[in-house]
Amino acid sequence: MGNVSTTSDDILACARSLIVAGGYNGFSYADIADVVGIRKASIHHHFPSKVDLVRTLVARYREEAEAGMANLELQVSDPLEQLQDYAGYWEVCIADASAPFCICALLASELPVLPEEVGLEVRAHFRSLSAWLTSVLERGARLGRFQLMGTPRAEAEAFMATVHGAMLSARAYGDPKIFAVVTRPLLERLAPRSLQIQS
Amino acid sequence: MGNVSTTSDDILACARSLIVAGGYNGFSYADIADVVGIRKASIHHHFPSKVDLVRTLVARYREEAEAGMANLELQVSDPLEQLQDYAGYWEVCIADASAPFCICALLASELPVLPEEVGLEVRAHFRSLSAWLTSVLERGARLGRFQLMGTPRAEAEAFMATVHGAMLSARAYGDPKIFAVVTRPLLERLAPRSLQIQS
DNA sequence: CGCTACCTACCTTCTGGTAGGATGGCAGTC
DNA sequence: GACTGCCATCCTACCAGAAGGTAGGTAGCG
Repeated sequence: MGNVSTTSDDILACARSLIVAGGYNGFSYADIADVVGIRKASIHHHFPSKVDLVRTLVARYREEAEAGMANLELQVSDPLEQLQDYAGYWEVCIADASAPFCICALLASELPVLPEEVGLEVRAHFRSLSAWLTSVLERGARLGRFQLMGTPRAEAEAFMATVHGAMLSARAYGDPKIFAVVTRPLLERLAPRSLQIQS
Repeated sequence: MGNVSTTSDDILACARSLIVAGGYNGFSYADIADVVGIRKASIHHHFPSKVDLVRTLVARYREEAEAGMANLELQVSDPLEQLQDYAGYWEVCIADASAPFCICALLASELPVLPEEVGLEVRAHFRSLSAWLTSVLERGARLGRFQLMGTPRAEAEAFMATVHGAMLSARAYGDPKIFAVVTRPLLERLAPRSLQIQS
């Protein structure tokens, strides 16, 4: 299982953290070269253009997200717990500053100036995340686990929007705790109190 | 009252729409020069540096926002209506694509790479908006107009985050309607149904 | 006269990207 | 095992254009 971190992986990881910090136009090949300890031109060997790099990066991010959702479907049966785990994942990422922002959420804010190929990947993530949340909420409602005020789809969009907004607020305030302040009540509201299980 | 649009105002207006589209690093003096019909160097006469330009821009934006909140305090007595008007303002901006994003929300996403002076203005907007929303929710709760599940502060943060996230989703889906889909139920949930007034 | 607004011309640094060469490992084959 | 060709990786050196910004000048106006 030796995953010995290839250069190309290093480049992707570095680019990811740079994008999390400042978006598509917030970093350059020179920045990556400095961090990875390689020459600028060598990056072009792995990723001919910046668009190639970022498209690959977002595609991989999407795969990971997709895998994460699939994993929650397999490992966790309770819909409320699935949402708690999803929110909890980000809570940790933000708290330890390891990846304090969803790169697709960040890139979406720059969508109008994004290369089209990158934009397509970003939009696809929104659709896929929304679809999963919708299915979780729909199942939770069917099981009587959730008390929805609108359609599962509408609640899913609201949930996603609130999580993204909470990331933004945590960044604006420079305070990771604000993420939980916003998302915790979101989960509490979905499930009737009598059915709550503290994890 | 003849506000005959000075060049400096044109520059600010142009920069604003460029920032709305792509953030701080998403535009250049050359872009502004093209649109305003002026030479690059002439922009430096009005705003010596890019930081000056954007700081001024955000400061003015904050003044407008502050004025908008003050106006809602004067013109609208009902707390629910105040929030409806606030959300409705953005609903229109997004629908007609005149300014489909709050520049402070957008800039906040790039905070780590923003010049410090700009970052300070952006953070200040978050604090001021949050404070106003808190006061509205607090008053609404006192008047029995709102049924809050958490503290006014926590509900205010959740409200703000959801509005920001809804802007992001509207952009990601390329569909203005999603903003209302997310924010309308947000308002409906705050006020007990018996007290709702359809505007 | 002095000031504002704008200009042309220029500078430096950074940008993404290219050309072409050195190194080194790995297959094939004699 | 030695020789050979090939390919992946990384390099130096370079490029054109865009970035933000400066120097210095001109036109108009109170």
